[in-house]
Amino acid sequence: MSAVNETRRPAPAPRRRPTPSEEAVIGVLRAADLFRRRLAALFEPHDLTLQQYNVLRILRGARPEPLPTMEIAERMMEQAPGITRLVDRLEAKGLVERQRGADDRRCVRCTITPPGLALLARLDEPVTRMDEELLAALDAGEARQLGALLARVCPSGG
Amino acid sequence: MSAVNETRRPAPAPRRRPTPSEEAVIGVLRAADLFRRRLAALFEPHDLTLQQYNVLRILRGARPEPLPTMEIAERMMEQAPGITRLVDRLEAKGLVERQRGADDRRCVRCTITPPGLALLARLDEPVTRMDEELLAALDAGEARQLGALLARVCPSGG
DNA sequence: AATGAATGGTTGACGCGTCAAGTTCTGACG
DNA sequence: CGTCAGAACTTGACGCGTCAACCATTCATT
Repeated sequence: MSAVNETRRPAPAPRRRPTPSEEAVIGVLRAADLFRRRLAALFEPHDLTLQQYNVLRILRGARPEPLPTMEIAERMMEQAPGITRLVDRLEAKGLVERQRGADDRRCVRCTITPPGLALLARLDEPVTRMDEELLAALDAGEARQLGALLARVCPSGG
Repeated sequence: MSAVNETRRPAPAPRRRPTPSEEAVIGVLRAADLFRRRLAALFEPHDLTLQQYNVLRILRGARPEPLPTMEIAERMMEQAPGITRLVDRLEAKGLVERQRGADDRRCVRCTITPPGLALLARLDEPVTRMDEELLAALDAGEARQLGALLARVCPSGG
């Protein structure tokens, strides 16, 4: 009576149905992957990466104050070593300037340069257009709703 | 009459209010960052990375059929080179086996090993618990809603 | 002032993802 | 049968993110 089973290969995992949480978490990861790719493609012709763009945005937001490396790291939710090298490359391209702090010589004060600002200015419109495009499947109310749900999942401060 | 401005530093950018799309896109990216970090921390004690875990999940899902590298790449929405090296490491740990295709010798057929399955089994429960935890701020209905919105933004197939 | 802890940052090593350029193999076409 | 296009990887190089270790500077304490 077990003969029919004995000739079968092991059944594929029962694949229990994913919970709503599981599905939402995977959805967030997948969507982020897609967004990252699309945004990266937008910056690539300008020899800029998504992360480099983010640093520039943050520095522009702080203007005219310079920002110490650790500040940038915090706003990007990232460890300091990554930022150091990120700013290394931006500095090499002349988009950012670094200067040891006068009062506290441990700090490195980072400032966006005029070429950096010019580059950002050229990107502002394409980026907002891309944001719209990425959420084209949702109407304005749904986009707001998505933003609101995510804001509760991940309060701005980390 | 411009004297009052001449002594001022350049005003900070007008910082136009972000659109709903902008906010939602940033929300997705931020949430994904957080999720990745939390999940990575869950796997780290087992010497596994998030991506390695994903490969194992995919291979378990395909069981008992082996999966060619390109198949894995497709399901992970990733380029082949990354997968090759990912599987290199999994193979080195004995969690995956590779074998040249008999019919088409270009293909490499990847299979999850019993130790790989055992490791996944040990992780199943902590992972679903983490998924719940990550969305603890939402009730079940909201989680479902989030999943539904994201499914429309990023249909499963890419 | 002197020492020891803490802070800000950099460097090294490693996993990961991408692109560009190979290699091996299949399959179609002449 | 020969050749040539394309598929399925594989390798090299680079940017990125993390951890651990390190240097310089500051702060606290004595």
